[in-house]
Amino acid sequence: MAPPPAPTFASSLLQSASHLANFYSTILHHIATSFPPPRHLLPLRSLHAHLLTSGLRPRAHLINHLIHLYSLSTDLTSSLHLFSQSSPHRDSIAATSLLSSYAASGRLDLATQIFDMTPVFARDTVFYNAMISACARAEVGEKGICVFRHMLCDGFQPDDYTYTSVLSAAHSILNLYLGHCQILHSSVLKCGIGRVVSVSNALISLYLRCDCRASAQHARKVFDSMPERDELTWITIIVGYVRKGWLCDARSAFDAMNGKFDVVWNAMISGYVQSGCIADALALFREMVSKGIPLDEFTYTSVLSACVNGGLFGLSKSVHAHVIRAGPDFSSYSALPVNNILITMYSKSGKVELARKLFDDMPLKDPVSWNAMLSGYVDAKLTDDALALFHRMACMNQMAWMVMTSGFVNNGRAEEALALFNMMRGKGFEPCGFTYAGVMAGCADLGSLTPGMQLHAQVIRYGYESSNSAGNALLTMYAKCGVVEDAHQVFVTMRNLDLVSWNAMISAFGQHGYGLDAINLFNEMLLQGIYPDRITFLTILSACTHCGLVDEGYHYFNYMEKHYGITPGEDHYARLIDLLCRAGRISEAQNLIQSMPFEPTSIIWEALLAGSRVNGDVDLALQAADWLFKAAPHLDGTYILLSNIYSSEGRYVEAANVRKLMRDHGVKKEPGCSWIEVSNNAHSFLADDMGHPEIDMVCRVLDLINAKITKLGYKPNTKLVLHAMEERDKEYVLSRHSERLAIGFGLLKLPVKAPIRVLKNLRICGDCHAAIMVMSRAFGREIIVRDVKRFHHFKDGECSCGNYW
DNA sequence: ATAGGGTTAG
Repeated sequence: MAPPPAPTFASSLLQSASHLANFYSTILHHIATSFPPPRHLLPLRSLHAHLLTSGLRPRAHLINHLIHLYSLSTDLTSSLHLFSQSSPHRDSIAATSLLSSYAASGRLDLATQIFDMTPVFARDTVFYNAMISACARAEVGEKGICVFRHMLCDGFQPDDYTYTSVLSAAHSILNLYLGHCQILHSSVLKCGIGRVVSVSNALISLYLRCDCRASAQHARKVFDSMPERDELTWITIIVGYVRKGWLCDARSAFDAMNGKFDVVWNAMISGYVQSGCIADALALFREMVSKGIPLDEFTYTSVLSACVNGGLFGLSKSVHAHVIRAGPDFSSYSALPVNNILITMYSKSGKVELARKLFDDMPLKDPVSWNAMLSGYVDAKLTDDALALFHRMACMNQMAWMVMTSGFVNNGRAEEALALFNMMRGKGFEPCGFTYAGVMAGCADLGSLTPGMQLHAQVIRYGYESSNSAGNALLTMYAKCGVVEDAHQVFVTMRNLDLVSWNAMISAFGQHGYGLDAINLFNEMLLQGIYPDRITFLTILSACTHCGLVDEGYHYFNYMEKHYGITPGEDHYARLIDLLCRAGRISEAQNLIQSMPFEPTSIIWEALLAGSRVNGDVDLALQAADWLFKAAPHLDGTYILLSNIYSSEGRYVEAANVRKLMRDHGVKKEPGCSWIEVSNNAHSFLADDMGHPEIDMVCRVLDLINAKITKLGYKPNTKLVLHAMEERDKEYVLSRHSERLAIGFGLLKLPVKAPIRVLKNLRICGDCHAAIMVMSRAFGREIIVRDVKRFHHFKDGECSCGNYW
């Protein structure tokens, strides 16, 4: 026998290369088995780096294994990089891993890329299943079903996983109807997998998502025909019933389950919470504890959510103690939702510092944690803290931007909110309907019509027209910017009017002095079968106040309780008192206060005070101020109102004493109060001492105010200033000094809302030229054709605007 | 390597 040939240099090299490759494979296998994800990432990276420097051309299966392991980690970039270089040796396992990792992180676009990059010969059933499930997760059912069809065309045999995913994808089919469900149901039966538990569960879930009542019977039929059920069957049926609002059916199902599966309790508790039945949720939780049923992070999250919704912070603290004692491991991902709701819980109970401590101590955070903390700060009026945290956020999402923009608006920082919104757009984040609603409210605050209209255009372009939150905010924005016609136009074109829309439109009419339109709209609302709420009656009473409709006001005040069982609250009383005082029926107002079923609070006294001042009844105003003082000694407005009455009466020493008292009591003025104070004093000074003041004097005083405000370094708080200015405008308009009024405004450089208010008054006055002048000053070059057209309307043909821009 | 369900931020 010939001896085996001596190894040549080349073959020994080949052999050692093969040894090396085997060596890498072994190490990789070792990493995969001894380091559970995500801890395997570091060793994986060092091995990969070593491999790259070794100069070895790794075999396909080694690359595929690397892709698979990277897919299980957070480093999907490396995985994709390897994957795109691995052609033509791709295997379906690596592709499936990467695809489903992208799906899990919400990137259907990248999952689709992987799908397209994988040739048909490298696919298998599992790969298609993963793609269908990715579509289901991203709620694009049509696409999922399309993939399913391709799978059949390409000759792959679907299995029970396939059908489960297809049924799940069908959830998000647009206008899902019974026919869709039945087609899928029959094809499932044809395949003979109708008895597989997961398929039946998915079918039940699908039927229960259908809008028609008959679909629930089909769901029930599937449920009854099941030879065996698992915990998901019960959860599916309970959740489905809760979603339909059939809480009793959900409970019956829960009782029928007979305590067989512990985790089903969680589904029932969360069903109660979602339906607002906090007491039932807590009762079930107590039963769970007393029966010794094991609690998990889902239980804790639901129960804490119940506590937060019900404002039961004492109880939630003891649940927190329970969590600490027996609860889940805080370093694990599963504990995240518990910690997140704890942040919300502590912020909502006024303990933001505690929430922050919890947040800082959390070893793992997700975007929800950050957003919960941001909302906590924003709700506590700590906008700057929120901003600081926001800038540190690496995982910003559109929710974070929404929290920040609407948070700034709610804290009176609308200009910054608009700036943030623009920044958000610049960074490529797509706003949702709620974000638009928030910034639109900011425009309403500022009275900024032009940005408001730009936002309107965006809302139309991105299809948020049908969003109620955006639509209602849009309506309110137009109303507050003084263009009630446009507000009405939005109202008329909105597809789904809700109670908020009706209330907003009624209020818009009322604010602009169209009391009768408000009342007519209210009647139309009743005719359409919409049930009014306490807000509706507040807006109606306001409308009556603005138009001096005293009898109507009385009527609606009595009507709300008699016909709708809505007991008037102190805010309703305050409106009626305001209405009576402004109509000069002060003794009636006083009697009303006497007859109230509760002790008068500060808003009642404020109403009486404002009403009696308008009527020139100084003694009553002082008396009301005194009562107000007793009711709300902690509010800065109380002191300022009182001192203003004194100064407008020329009783400066007493005014000064009130200020001193304010300082002694440690009450701080809100920045905006200085504005209203200065403005109010100027107003009183002009109106009371001079009767009809000379316009030069007016301008000088306005100048003074401007100088003073600038010196104080305050940004104009539009709402307060406008409130003070409104009365004054009227006076100018009535004294036909419209043109000079325009000049005065030019000097003041107020935010945009002020000129709009003036424009409205000039319109009443019919002075088109002055209006154009105010516009050109106020808007600069921003004047839009639509504005011009609007002002053409009130004096047709009399003005030509060509000279002004 | 893939499926059905319950939790958290507005």
